[in-house]
Amino acid sequence: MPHSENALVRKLSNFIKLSAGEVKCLTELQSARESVDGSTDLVHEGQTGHGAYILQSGWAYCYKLLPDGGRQVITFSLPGDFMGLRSILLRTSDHAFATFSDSVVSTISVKRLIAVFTEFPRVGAAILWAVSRDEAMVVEHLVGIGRRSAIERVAHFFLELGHRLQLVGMASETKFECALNQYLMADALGLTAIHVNRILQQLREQGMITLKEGRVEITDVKGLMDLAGYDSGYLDQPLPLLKFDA
Amino acid sequence: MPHSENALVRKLSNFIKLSAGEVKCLTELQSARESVDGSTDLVHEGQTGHGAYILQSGWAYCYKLLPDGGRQVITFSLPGDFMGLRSILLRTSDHAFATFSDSVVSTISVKRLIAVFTEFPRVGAAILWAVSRDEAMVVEHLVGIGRRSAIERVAHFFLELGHRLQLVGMASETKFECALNQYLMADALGLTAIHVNRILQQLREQGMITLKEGRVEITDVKGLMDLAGYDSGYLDQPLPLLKFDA
DNA sequence: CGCTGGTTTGAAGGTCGTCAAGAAGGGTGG
DNA sequence: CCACCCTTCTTGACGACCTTCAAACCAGCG
Repeated sequence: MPHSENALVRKLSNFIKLSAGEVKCLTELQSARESVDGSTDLVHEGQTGHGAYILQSGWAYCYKLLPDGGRQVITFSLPGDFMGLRSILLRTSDHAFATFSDSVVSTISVKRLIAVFTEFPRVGAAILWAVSRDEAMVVEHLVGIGRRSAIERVAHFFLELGHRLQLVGMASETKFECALNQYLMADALGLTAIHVNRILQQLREQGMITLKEGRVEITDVKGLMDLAGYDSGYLDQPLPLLKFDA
Repeated sequence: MPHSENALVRKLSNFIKLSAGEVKCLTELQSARESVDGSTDLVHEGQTGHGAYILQSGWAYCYKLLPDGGRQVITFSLPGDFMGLRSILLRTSDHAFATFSDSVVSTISVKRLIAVFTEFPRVGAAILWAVSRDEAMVVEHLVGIGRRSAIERVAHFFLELGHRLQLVGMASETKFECALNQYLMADALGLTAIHVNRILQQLREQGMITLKEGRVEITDVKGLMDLAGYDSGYLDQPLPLLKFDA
């Protein structure tokens, strides 16, 4: 795997060997960088003609608001993740994007993206694959909210988050930094912040997870995986080497 | 809108004017037809090298099973819908597909699909747009399970279903056939069948919906929309006329 | 006629939400 | 330096929504 400062390159390198030219192509795709404060809205719900982004550093999330003021977090975006790519074909965005820590994002030019697909089809396939993986995450999220208990959801959440962070070199086997507060977690998991708090205490008492000052430590990985029924298959499927001979 | 027996053509024709050549292209894409019984698995979870399908007639659903035997329905597929297209880039399917009424499906040849994208870019864009719309539906589903009460979920579910059926000419403003049983609904909505039953009674008593022998009638559309907080925006966004001048 | 799949009903209990308030920081301005 | 925020985390009591368990009911069908 080529050493790289770039999160997207690093993420894709877990699954496909990128040539120097392909790394260069990806780097250029992300050349337009922009710093944004924590808690700024990149795209609001119903916005038309919005762009797509790649998160370079920091934390972000995508969410929908309900008429009664409720909020549902769809996904958390980590460095190396695409944001808003999926809905680029729908004229108006069906959900909002916001950062919740100081971040750096790259805006993606659609024109350039299309050029990447024609000039570097392997990179194009890798991008589509990454987007498909994100879709699989949303599906898994849906399953969790629909059919898992609160403690299973929380357990699953941290395992998935740790796994994703490992892929971009931001987590060890058992530890990572995490700027999330319990309100965000609650709105992601379909719970209240109060209940999330109680569940975290349970997990701490059972010696599974400790969470202190933005540092997460998973103290019993196996126990947590059993509890959550965690299967990482949807996160680390290898990218098949498609042939674009059309 | 060109008159057509084909559900996919009919669905897309709601949003884009298809030329005769484009209709022909879509028809050919769906030429390989296959009849399947009710309740047959098309793709099972974890299957590798699975294909993609277009549902021609009948009802299907895609779901995941949990270790404890629970089931979460992700989406119901209606005639004209793609099935398994999203996960074609992931080697193994992250979820299962099954029919629950006698159906006809077309298997999609990946080669041919790629050919369509190069020869008929407008059709390609329309397909991507349809897939994006399906993604938006999954997101809306997630929001519903995470943040809506049981009665709101059920109300939202029937409004969305009716809306989708209208787009393929299978529903009037207020009535449609619906082969779903309450177990399937429950597994889609993150509830138990027993509770779904009670909610349906509530809706009937309030004069909003009647459901008898597979026929659904929405007797108070406005009331139901208010109750559900329904906004159909994610279903009928026009397809922007993208230029593929790359 | 009994079987099966689906709907309906009742009673009891648990998970999780709501309301209310206290505690622990961290930053700001006096 | 301290008073005063603000945000976040924490704790407790109470209640509601939804589940669980159990069983009756109904229609279609062999």
